[in-house]
Amino acid sequence: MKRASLASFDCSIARTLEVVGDPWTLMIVRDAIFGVRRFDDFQRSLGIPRATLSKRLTALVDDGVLERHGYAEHPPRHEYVLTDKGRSLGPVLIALLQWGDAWSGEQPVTLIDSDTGEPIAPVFIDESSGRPLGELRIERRRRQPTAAS
Amino acid sequence: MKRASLASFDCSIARTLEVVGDPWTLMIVRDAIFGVRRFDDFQRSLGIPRATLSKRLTALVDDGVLERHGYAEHPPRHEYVLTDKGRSLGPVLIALLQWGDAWSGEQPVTLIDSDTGEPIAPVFIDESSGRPLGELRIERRRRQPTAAS
DNA sequence: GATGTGGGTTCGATCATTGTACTCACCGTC
DNA sequence: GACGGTGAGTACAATGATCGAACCCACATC
Repeated sequence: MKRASLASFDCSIARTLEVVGDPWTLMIVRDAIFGVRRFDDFQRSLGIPRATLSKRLTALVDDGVLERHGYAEHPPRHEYVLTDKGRSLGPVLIALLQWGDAWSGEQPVTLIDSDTGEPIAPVFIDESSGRPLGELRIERRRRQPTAAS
Repeated sequence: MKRASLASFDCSIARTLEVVGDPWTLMIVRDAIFGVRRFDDFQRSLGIPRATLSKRLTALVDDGVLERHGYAEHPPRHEYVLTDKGRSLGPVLIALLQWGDAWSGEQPVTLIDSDTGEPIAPVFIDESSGRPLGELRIERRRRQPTAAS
């Protein structure tokens, strides 16, 4: 009983969830984006069991979200840094953060522009028309059934 | 060992993952956004075990993401429809979809504007400055430590 | 009266996660 | 040079969670 059989869906959402659908995985990526790199720092920050962390980190490395860099030879030490692929999960985290802010009843977390110090309010817009997605009715178009399968 | 103890984090991302961090949950929300409402339709669409689906649906109802509406009395039948809270998970799904499109190597799914038929390219921008988030360096500011803990 | 359908529940088997404890190699330090 | 600390894991048993398959019930239909 493998956990989720999402891999077989012809769906980008499913493919993404196959990688980051785990409860801990996005928390690890969150920490990585905020600068955490070392095993024990992840462990302390999240309170995740070490065995689970170990599994998740290797899975993330396998999936190309993190890269393992050695920074010491003889007691082999490494740190886990985000790849471009990993960094591009930023929008996912922002979307999650905004939903949590909107519905949790807790005080929202403010994102600020490091350069100006101004708060940031991220919105999804359609790049071509400039209109916020909330105003649009959206459908998805299956990819062209060009050929077999 | 309860699965994840994310609830204790003072973090909107963690709070959101507590609700939708499960591998199946976002797939159910995805289906719901695409119009699925009935138990068996979810089941067939996802291939999820019925017991798991049952648990997820009641959890989503408890969390206010779905509402259960009865549409027949005597054999009690209901359907699950998204609340506003549920519909506002749209950006999360779009972010996941875009990441999957960008990195899966598969043909991307095109989103189209139902009114114009034009493809949509969603981007996150900062609402006040209008600049795409990719151009900004972002920090989070903890909420004010106004009072105790 | 047999079969189908919608919306589940029950079952045993397997899998994953958890907490705790342990390893191994080094480093500082008394 | 023995003693403890740190970093990065493994090993372990116990406890959940998830799995596939089967079952249930009340109707509807053939």
